[in-house]
Amino acid sequence: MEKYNPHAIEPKWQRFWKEKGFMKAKEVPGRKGKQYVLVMFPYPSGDLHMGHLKNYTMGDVLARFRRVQGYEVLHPMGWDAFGLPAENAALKFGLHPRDWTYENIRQAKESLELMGILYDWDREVTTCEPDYYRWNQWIFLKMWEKGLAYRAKGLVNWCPKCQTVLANEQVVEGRCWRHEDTPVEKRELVQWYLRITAYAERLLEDLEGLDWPEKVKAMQRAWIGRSEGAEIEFPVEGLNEAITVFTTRPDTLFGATFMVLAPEHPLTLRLTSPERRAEVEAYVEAAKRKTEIERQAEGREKTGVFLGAYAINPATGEKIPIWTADYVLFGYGTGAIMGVPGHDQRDFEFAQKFGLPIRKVIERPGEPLPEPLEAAYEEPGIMVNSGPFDGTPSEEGKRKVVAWLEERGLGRAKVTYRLRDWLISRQRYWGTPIPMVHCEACGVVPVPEEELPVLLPDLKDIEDIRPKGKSPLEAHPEFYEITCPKCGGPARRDTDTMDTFFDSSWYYLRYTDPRNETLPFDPKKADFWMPVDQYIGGVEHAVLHLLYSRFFTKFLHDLGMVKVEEPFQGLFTQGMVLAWTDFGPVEVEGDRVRLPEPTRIRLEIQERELSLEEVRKMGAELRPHEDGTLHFWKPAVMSKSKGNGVMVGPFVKEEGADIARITILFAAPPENEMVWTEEGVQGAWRFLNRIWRRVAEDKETLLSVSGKFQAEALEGPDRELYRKLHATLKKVTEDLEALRFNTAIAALMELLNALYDYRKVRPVTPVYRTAIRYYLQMLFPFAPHIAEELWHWFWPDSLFEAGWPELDENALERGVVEVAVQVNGRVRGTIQIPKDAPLEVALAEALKVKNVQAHLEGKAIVREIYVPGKILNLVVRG
RNA sequence: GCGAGGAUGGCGGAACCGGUAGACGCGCCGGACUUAGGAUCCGGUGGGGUAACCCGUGCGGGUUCAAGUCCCGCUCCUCGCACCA
Repeated sequence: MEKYNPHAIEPKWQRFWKEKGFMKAKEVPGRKGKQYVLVMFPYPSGDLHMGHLKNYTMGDVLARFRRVQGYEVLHPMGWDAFGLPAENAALKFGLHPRDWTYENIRQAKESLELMGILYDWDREVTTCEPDYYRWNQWIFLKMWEKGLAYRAKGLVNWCPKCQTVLANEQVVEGRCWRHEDTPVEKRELVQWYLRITAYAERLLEDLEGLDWPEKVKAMQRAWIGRSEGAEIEFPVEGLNEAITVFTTRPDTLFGATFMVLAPEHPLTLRLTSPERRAEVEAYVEAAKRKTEIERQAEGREKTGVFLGAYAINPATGEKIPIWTADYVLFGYGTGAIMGVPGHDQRDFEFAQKFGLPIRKVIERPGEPLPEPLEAAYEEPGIMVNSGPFDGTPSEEGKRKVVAWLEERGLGRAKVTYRLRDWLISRQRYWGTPIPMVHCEACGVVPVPEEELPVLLPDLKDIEDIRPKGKSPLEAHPEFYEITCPKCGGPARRDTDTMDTFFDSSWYYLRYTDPRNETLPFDPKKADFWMPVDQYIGGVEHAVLHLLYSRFFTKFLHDLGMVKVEEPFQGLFTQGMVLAWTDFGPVEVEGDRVRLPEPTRIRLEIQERELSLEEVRKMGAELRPHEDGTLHFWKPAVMSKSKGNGVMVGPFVKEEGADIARITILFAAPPENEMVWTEEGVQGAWRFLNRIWRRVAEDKETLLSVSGKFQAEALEGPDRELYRKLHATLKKVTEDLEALRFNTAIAALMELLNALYDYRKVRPVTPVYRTAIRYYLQMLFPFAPHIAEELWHWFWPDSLFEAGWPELDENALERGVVEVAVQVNGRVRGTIQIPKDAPLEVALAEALKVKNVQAHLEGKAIVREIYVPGKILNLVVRG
């Protein structure tokens, strides 16, 4: 008997599939329509490990499944090739970013092919190619035309490590998303923005219809941060000027006893009285210098200074002091608030600290609030001390106060969003040049469409690429010195490049028509494929890439380029791949585990000492090292820096692609983390080897037996095998539709066990031959090489052409079923009865069971609950 | 603090609409066969008990003939957000 040898078969079938072009996508619907299966494209990094491959394996399984099911499938791949990784590598290795990028692409492609992952490579997209990025520039110009791209001066986030500005979405807890240890600085700069806020409402509303994880939708909702309230004008005393505030509680207007401006607010310094100037200026300066981190570190203790100016509460006519304080954020609402200490805890703390009056204007129903108030009362209630509104329920009061303000021209209903416009300028080399020209005479002028692309100059000297705090292109007059497209006078190109998230915001549309030279894509082709039916990727893009892409799709929809308004109908966020990792030596004394400094630092924990129990609870182990000491081992995310990645090339050469695929898919549900282990690999090997042996042992007889039989005529083990076969088919089909790969494989393992059991009692029969046939069809998406190999022993053509077996619902019916018999809700035995046997039959059978008899003895049955095919519960008394 | 999700054997994890908890795999225990292979095959494996039986899905209540599943109240864990007016 031939032995299972992955190396002997895998390259063969990989070549075969490639030659046949099974995954080439055409704009012609299949029998069941189309499916667009997409995995987030990677930035090109060199040698790939299994952590990188989980995504693509899942996508490949789904794409193959949809293909054999009868869909026309688009399963493309490309490279998010612009951006910092390439630049940083260039600076580190002295390579040109382009060379580094293309070498990595070559290596990554090789790894993907080794794993048997198939794409329509004719549609490969590489974002650093002019063919691609010229359409970035085209889209940018369209946005400019529509007023959605604009240049503005503002306080921006600057990463000193990246030497560039960042978008709000790229700042995590005040730090650069790429440099967790680097607080971002604030700088006042003129930059390019995209008006994503114009789409805030649609971005929020349309989340509703998406088949996305609730977690991701919640994150987007929170990021957009819709808030309903009112804008209210507070006239400044003695000046023809008003401060506009945003509030969600107009019902508390009568309780506004002071105002607070953000330190950055333009009115802050203007309103300051001469005698207060020094103090206020010092406060504003200090606030500007502080990073978000420093502000956080100082806790929530309120600080602020009085401007020496007053405003008029439009409701009460009272004179109220104006302060500045850094608890009011310039970036939200209007950057100014009315202080209502009675009903906002932050204002309460501020008022208490600075001795400002606290007034109750909402009364708690039922139990009146203590006076003076001990804390702000933020719940709804009844308006008091509010003139004409006294007695009004606060919710109703919100509307009434707004109406009252609107009549007098003092305010209006207003919806505010937390979402900010997207800052897309970057002061880096490796990106898309912004297609704009600055002319002394004409101002900002767009590059005419027909002159696109604005090519990124090929800087040969690595030193020219190095970030310098301004765009490297600013040192290259041959790039920026041009004539104005409008007046022909001397002008200067914009030297900034685009955020790489611009590139990835529409690449899925380019896949639908990747070689188009007149448009980013043909709307007809995009409409054929869009939306992406299943998008697979990491949750780290929940608000970055996924929000930007939704914005782009809506914009392109409005432009008439594509019918859909949402790009990704289904989203799946996969869990990471971990591996057992050596974190270094420890010293054990009794129950105490001491962590030497290097070990502690690698683990990123505070404690210098742990108990054995704590080590266990962390999911960690102490393992003997070769030098006789004990080392601290724990599963950790595979990464180059930890050196714990199982590399694709060596693994496939040693073990095989199908084994890798099964290991990844079976170890855990795909949304969970999985730990890659040697035992898991062993299990995958055993499973595939058992399949191989089952088929190989029967090879000769399978070749001589026909697969024809009458399903209705089957009996005994034949009938049972037939039932199990179709039950498995149903399960595997449903699980694949829902991306439950682990349970689908478990079902295939069960069926395999059933095939072994069957052959112990029966020869090779037509129903068995059919079971083998279906088995290989079902195995194909998961372990395609072994499936294709075994298939070809008996059938010509490819499993790609064999389709997906058809379910026989009748096969699922069991004639006789096992029913559990309970007495007072506890299982006391089981009976074998016809599926739809009446209660009398079930009861008669149940009474024959000894153990049931024992539990009925001396007692009276007061009730029988019978669910045919499931359970018989006898309720007894006595 | 707010939001989302979770807690089931030694481990990863199953369990449709409330109906035999622990599928499948790993690990472990015992055995067979040894053409020593990455072996393979057979049996066992939630806990306690000689057994009958009892207990068991984070904790405490409840609904129900019947609860991992539904309801109420907690604890803990993971993730996200967090002075957002």
